[in-house]
Amino acid sequence: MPTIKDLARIAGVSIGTVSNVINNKSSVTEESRRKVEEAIRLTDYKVNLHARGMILKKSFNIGLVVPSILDPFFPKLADVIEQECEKLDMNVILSSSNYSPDREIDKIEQMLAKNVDGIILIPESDRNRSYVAGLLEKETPLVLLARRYNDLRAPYVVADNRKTAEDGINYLLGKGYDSIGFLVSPLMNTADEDRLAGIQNWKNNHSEAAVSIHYCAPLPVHDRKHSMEHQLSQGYEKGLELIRDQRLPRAVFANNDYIALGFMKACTESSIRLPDDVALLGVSRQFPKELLSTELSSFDPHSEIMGSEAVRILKELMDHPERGDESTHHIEIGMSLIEGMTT
Amino acid sequence: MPTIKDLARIAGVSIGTVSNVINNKSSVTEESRRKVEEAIRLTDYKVNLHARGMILKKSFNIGLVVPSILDPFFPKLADVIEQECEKLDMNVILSSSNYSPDREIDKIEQMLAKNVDGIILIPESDRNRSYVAGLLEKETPLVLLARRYNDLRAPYVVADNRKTAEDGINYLLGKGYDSIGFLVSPLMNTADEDRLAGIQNWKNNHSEAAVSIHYCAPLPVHDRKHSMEHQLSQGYEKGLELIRDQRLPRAVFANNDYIALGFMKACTESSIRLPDDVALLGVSRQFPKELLSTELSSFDPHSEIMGSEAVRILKELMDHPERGDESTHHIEIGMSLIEGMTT
DNA sequence: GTGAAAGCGCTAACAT
DNA sequence: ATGTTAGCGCTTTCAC
Repeated sequence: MPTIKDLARIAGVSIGTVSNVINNKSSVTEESRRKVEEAIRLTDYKVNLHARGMILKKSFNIGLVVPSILDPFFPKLADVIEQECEKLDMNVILSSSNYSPDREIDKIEQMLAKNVDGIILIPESDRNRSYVAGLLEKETPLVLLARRYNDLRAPYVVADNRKTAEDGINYLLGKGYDSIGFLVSPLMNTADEDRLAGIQNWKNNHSEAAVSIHYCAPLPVHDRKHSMEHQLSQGYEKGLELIRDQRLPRAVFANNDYIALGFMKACTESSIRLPDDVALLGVSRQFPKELLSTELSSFDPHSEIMGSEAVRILKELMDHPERGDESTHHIEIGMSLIEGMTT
Repeated sequence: MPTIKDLARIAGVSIGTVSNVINNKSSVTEESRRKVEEAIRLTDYKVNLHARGMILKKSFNIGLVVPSILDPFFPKLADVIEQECEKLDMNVILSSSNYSPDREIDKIEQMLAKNVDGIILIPESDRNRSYVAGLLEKETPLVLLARRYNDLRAPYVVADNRKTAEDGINYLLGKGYDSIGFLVSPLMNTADEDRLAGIQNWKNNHSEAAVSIHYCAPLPVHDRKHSMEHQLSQGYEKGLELIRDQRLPRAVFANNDYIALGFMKACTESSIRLPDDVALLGVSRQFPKELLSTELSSFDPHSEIMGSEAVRILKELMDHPERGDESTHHIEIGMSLIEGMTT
């Protein structure tokens, strides 16, 4: 591998000049620049980022820790993050905590050991709250994505889950569905919690309305890896149960699309028609409509915006560490209802 | 950030000794080791990988370039690769070519500029054949995954697609389905090509058998990003067409699960029963059965094995670059049939 | 077994 | 505008 020393020799200039050319520094003769660039082409030179990083104390890498890479929601975010980072000449080191708090810590520690310039964390739950609190004291900037920690001064980008929950209820009522059942998954993270809180808040303000809450069986803590499958089957089971007991409300609002699709499967099998017999609304649109037999009405979380905002904030923190806990770094992004065939 | 110099001062030993402790080198007194380790704990020391990498000429990162991170097949591989790399104390820099050959080259060049220790590439097609040929001459080891290039001495790990195609036909015939239609997607990569070749080879050897081949409309080259959605809808369209024209064979063997699920949707809508009216078999099992109204029979590609083999080979090439083009680095992994409810 | 010192490739400060 | 040089934090000889 050629070095700037080689370039200097070939171009017949000093290494300082070469460095100036490479970094577009002021004051280099057109002549020198040309010669150096020629040498670069000739030797297929590439900067040694170790050497550069050692001086600049940067790796031009950021770490992304997600709970699972198999749940399609997370790759969507990862995809955007990667693209945004590319624009900033940074790369993404991806790793998955597999829904294990210990692994989550391990992964973050590995990233720190790698001298990443920043970390975007999608927490698998709030079990690592105190560890994350400690992280905030360190110099490597951290942005939480998709889930936040209550009462922790950490920058975050999340969906506006409370509002989405209320919007969903209002939408269904507005459509004329006069009784609504909210199907909620085991509460694993603040996204779920916030949606439930939104529903409960709504109920408190509208005590006359027929809104019921149905809890699915919780996911065993040791097997969150199959969280997606679990929620699909819980939505299914709960659906069968409501149908069997003839307790089906006029509309079902599912806490997320996995539960909704499980519920849909139960309906299909029981010859319950959507939306004629029961309307169905999901949250956090996941699967392409081409995949589903009936396109599900659901809220789109705007993954692209969430991902790019996370990168934007992280970049800002990297450039201005002192602004670490400004409240402008708490962002909630509204979801948009996409009407399918089930409402 | 503390350095080994700090550790040396605190522990009261020399820099060399500290280095020896950190790297578990021979010959360090129990006493010295203890003192250094104490200092490490005290200061929360972390090695500076830039400095280490500069000397060792390693980054302990590998690059993974995939065509898309939204198609669930690729995250599955990425997940395994990440886990395997962790065991080897390496991290994965992920990036997506978004099915663009130019982007694919850009991404690889970026990785090289990052001094990655090796690259795992899932080619988006074979359009970059000559570029990849050039890559093989360089010192950074490269392993192709899931798709190979014909007649290129590049290490690869792929599924045994030809055999899978033949197995599928034999399985369906063995089940008593006496006419088979093979639904093939636009040929975009060697995985698709190999499956088709397997079918054609089988036909050549069994000219009497009723095996027909049906081509779906090709995906526009400029929009491979939505390849998954496209194939779902092509399977659907082709299904509707066969049903309308009453040309439905007794069994349909789809080139992949996306086409198969599209076809399934067409059947459901047309009240065609699976497998009573038509049997359906896919390849490269993608979605959890909890998601599907009817569990699809399909071949499991063993992503875990493919991913871990790719890492194993890459590691071997990193340790023994001279073995670059041994034929042991051409691996084809058999798929396993998972019987669902559609055959 | 341990310490001293060279040097990896680069940037930045300084001298010219 | 260009050249010279110190030094980033580490590993690795090579004396001792």
